[in-house]
Amino acid sequence: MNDELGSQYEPSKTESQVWQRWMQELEQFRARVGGKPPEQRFSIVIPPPNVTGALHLGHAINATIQDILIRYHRMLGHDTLWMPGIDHAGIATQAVVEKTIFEKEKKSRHDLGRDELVRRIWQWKETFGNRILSQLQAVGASCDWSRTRFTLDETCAAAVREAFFRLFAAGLIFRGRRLVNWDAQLKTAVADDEIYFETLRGQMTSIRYPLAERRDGDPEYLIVATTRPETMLGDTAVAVHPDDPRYRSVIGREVIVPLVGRRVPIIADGQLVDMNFGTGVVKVTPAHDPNDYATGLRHNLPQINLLTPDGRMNENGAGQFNGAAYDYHGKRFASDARKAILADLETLGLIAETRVHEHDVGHSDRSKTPIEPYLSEQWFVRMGDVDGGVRLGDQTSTPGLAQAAIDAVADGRVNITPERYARGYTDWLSQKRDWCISRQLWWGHQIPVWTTPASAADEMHKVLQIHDPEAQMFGARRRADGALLICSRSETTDHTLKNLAERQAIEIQRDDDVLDTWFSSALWPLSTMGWPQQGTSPAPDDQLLPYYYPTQVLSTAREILTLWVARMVMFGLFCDGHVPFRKVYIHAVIQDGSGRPMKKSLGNGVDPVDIVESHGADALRYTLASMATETQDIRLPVVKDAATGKNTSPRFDAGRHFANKVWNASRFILSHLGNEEDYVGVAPAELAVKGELADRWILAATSKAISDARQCIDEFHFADLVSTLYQYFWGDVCDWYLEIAKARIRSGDTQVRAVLNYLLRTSLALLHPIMPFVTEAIWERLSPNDLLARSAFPEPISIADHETVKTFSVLQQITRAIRDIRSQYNVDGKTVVAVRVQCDSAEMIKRVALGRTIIENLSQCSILEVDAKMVPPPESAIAVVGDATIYVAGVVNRDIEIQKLRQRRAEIEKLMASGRSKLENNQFVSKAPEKVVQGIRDQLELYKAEWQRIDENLGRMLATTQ
RNA sequence: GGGCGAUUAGCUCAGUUGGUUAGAGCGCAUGCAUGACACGCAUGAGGUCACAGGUUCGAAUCCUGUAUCGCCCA
Repeated sequence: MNDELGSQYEPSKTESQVWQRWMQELEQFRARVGGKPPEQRFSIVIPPPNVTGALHLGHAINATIQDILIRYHRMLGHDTLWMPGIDHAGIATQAVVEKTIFEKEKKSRHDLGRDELVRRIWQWKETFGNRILSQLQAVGASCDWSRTRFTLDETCAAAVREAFFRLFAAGLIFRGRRLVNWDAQLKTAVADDEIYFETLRGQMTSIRYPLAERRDGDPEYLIVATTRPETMLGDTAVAVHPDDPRYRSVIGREVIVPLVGRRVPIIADGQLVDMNFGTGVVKVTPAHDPNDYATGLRHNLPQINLLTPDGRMNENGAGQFNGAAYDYHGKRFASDARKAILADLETLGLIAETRVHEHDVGHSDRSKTPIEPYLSEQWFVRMGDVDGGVRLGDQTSTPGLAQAAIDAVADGRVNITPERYARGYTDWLSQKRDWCISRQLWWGHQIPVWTTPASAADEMHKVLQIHDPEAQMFGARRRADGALLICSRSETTDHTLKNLAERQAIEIQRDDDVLDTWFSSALWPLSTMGWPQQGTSPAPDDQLLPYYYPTQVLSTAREILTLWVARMVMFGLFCDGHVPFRKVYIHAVIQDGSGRPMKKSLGNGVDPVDIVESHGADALRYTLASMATETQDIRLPVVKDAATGKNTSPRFDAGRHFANKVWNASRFILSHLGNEEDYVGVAPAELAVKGELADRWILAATSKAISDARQCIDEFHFADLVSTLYQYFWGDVCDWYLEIAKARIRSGDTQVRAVLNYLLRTSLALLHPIMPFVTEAIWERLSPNDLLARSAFPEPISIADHETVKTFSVLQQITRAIRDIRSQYNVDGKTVVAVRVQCDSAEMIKRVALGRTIIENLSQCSILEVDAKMVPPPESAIAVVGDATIYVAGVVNRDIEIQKLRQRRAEIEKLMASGRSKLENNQFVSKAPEKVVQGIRDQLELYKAEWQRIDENLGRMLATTQ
């Protein structure tokens, strides 16, 4: 059977076969809706990756973490659901497809039209959009692949419609004129997180604004400085600091904005103005700057918009000044208009100063063009507190949506790990800033609101009241201009609405905008499980929502804690009344070796798919899990592989080596298991008590590894999990137990085979959540008709037996001491050295006698004598372990031995001095806990014993030297 | 500007509520073709815990400040 196992593990040969077995025999990891109590159900939703994206290390580490959790719980016998899927990623996807179409066909989206563009994006999605899912599968992600969802599919769309309807009906969705980040290239509002900042060399221009009426002592001008002179045409005030003595007299009076000739007030504002910066006078342009916008609200200033959606100066960019007319209408805003304005100001002699100024300019992530703050009509979700409160899905009441989400974390319904991230979550929500949910795009969930013109609003309103008196299908609200806004609940009611309007010959028009992608993402835990229905179909097997919602854990990156996690909590509470997950685990961000984030532009990223190909999925997972500590960043040194030219990291070698170790140790055990009948009745739990010393020891170590591993997973300590299992398997099992077992196997011992069988099965099961492929492949040799993926996770079988553990530890020390001497004297590996052990205590004599064969086999020695009284053998190298002196005969260099003993004696003396000074310190003895003081005393006794051994031997050697 | 984090061996990181000689992997050095594994085995060297103060019988750990780097928010 084992002939087929090569001496090297080759993941590429194994992984696809193992994957096939899982997909077939576990029915694509299909989640069961069974009859388990809630504590035996475990569900996770995957953070849906961007449909345009490819797998990167962030996805890979997160997939590894989630897979460890889900596989562990599956092995605990829990019913598990790991819901996979992808996000339609509105602007990112539309930008990619538009770009491709333009490059190939030189057509814009307007050339194609809305329906055609959307059709093309769907086509693109079907062709390329599932790449990332197969990449996740290559990593071994055991999601329920039979239920893969997409944020734009029918099930998710139904949830979006229902949520929008309920929010609209509750008055939590409204339309408003606000300053948004405008991408003039893509002609849409973009979210804060879709902006990156670039430091540009710009020009700071100081401009003279003449006072409208001069009095005695007045300056002729107030001088304001700006990097965006074109916005001056929209100025509706200039501001000074209220405490600034230079300008106290002009507060409340007026200046004339050059070129447009507008008279605007001089206001005092301590928040906007820093009196130590520049001239201490600031222009205020509420429609074109966020700070000015806020200032405008404080002082009730008019908002004058200058911008057209495609980034040009609108009709407001014109005026009369000093008897001349100026007109910039139609010029490109931050370029042509700016140049013309500066030229005109120059001619008028109104430029006081220009100087080079470096500043950060926001750019759209998608079009790479500068963002303009733009005043426009958008849809918002109200985050703040509302009069009368907000009713949540469980009929309880909360002051507002943001508050509900804050409370959920504050009272522990949602627990965030690492804890420190809870603060960022709460701080962000506490601002309660309304959420702009409309995007001027075509790819996404179109806003389900229709407008009826004011002229027909009354009539339409009546019609709705007749057909839908309980407001179950439609929500209706008047706009300020008298028009009627109608929110329709579903696609079915959309048809009803159209029919009603047609029958009355009323023209209604659907809003063009689509929803922010985060709106559908915020519903992900609910929508994927079929909300507002019980599941994604009426089949009993599909009633996911009552069985698997709320989920247990959400594992994600910190950058979307606010944008995504907070919004899921809000929507979960609003729609359903329950939080969407109990625990949030924030994993670290992987950077390159010098601490820079991995970026395409830097060329420093490692492609996980390359690592799967070169090292295997298990190696990738092992290494990523070993880096999953609670720090916020982890560095992964990146090197270029000379052969392939691809980026990789030496850190993945550790994973490959470990997989290979597991493979070979398993190969060894498999080849010696022999007849199972010989030991099938021998229970490991019994051997843990009655077995040989080494059996008792390894079974105790195994039990400890099992309980440690369980605790590590429960507490999200993935790096600890890896090092615990590494140390256990490579150290305890391979380096010690297998080496001890070899001699016993040769002698035909059946008990050792029973232990080996247990160790192999247990180790494979323990390692399976981290390294599913190699462990499953070996398991197949043990149990061809079974899958490790659905076998039980090990349970501890014994409690630590201190005497066994202590004895074994002494034997290890003696073995190492003899090996050390062999190494120092370059003893050939085959030479058996003669050893004598002099022990003071009966306890030590007993221990050495117990472990005699172990020491002999593992250090190639023959123990001739173990006794309290012994004439120290001449010509021997010496080592001291506790109160035992070990003499290794035949290999000795007196000078080396003397030097070694002296060095060690000096070391011990230092330690003894430190211990003594502590014990002589009354403060220490009286204040330190008794346990600590006693510990020092015991330690000191041990030092004394060792010192004495060394001193005696040293004295003797010095005596014989002469 | 506000908040958070990091600084421990050449590199990447652990280090539980302060307590016996600060650990691991990689790398390095030396030896080894040992019937599972050279992706291996054995042994070893390597640290003023960023710096300066303080609290304490006792500090990598707690407090204050400084420096450097990074992240988030404005």
